[in-house]
Amino acid sequence: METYPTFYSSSSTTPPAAASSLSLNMVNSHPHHAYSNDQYQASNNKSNGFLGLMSEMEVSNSINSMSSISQSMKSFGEGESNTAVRAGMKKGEKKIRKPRYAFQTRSQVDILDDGYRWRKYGQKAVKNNKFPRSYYRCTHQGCNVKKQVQRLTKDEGVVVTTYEGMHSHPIEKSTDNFEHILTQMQIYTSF
DNA sequence: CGCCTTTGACCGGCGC
DNA sequence: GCGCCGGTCAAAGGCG
Repeated sequence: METYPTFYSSSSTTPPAAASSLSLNMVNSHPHHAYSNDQYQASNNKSNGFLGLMSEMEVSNSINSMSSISQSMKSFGEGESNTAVRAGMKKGEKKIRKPRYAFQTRSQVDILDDGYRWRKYGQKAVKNNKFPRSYYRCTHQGCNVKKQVQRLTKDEGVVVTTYEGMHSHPIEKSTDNFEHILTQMQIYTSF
């Protein structure tokens, strides 16, 4: 993979390297950074100055599932809601659309290492976008957290990462691959 | 050898 | 019902 030293965060409050490993906490403690349904239905169009994320989403109209996140944000902390979706649920039950949390990052690299181990399980072309979207799943056993990464055609320096679910386990790359992390952090901070 | 990508097929939901 | 679309599966191959 090409590793370029550029890594900016478009968000004002989340520093790059930290954002990765802190994404979980960030979601918890700073709901205004999270993409919740509340926000979605509250602000259809105008609003919250969400870093223009919303408008970007509208531009690439492809994340249509975003619009279907009109369920409860309560299932937020559960992360189990995933399993319900895929596992056999009774026919009476409605599908639970888990909340997703998207944030965009200005980066040359698609692979933003957030400390978890991800296995890619799909890649699809995105309409109105020349770049494909990649689907990843957390490889930790029993952890069904997913994320998808996509780049904007409009501004190919921007990478949108959408997380789905919550990790119910600690970050795997700790002491084991710590050198790896250090290497990457050096890359990210080498400016 | 184990873990990961790649890639086309497949599936379920939705609009027509 | 049909076709499109977003999302997922799984076989095959790559790589350290």
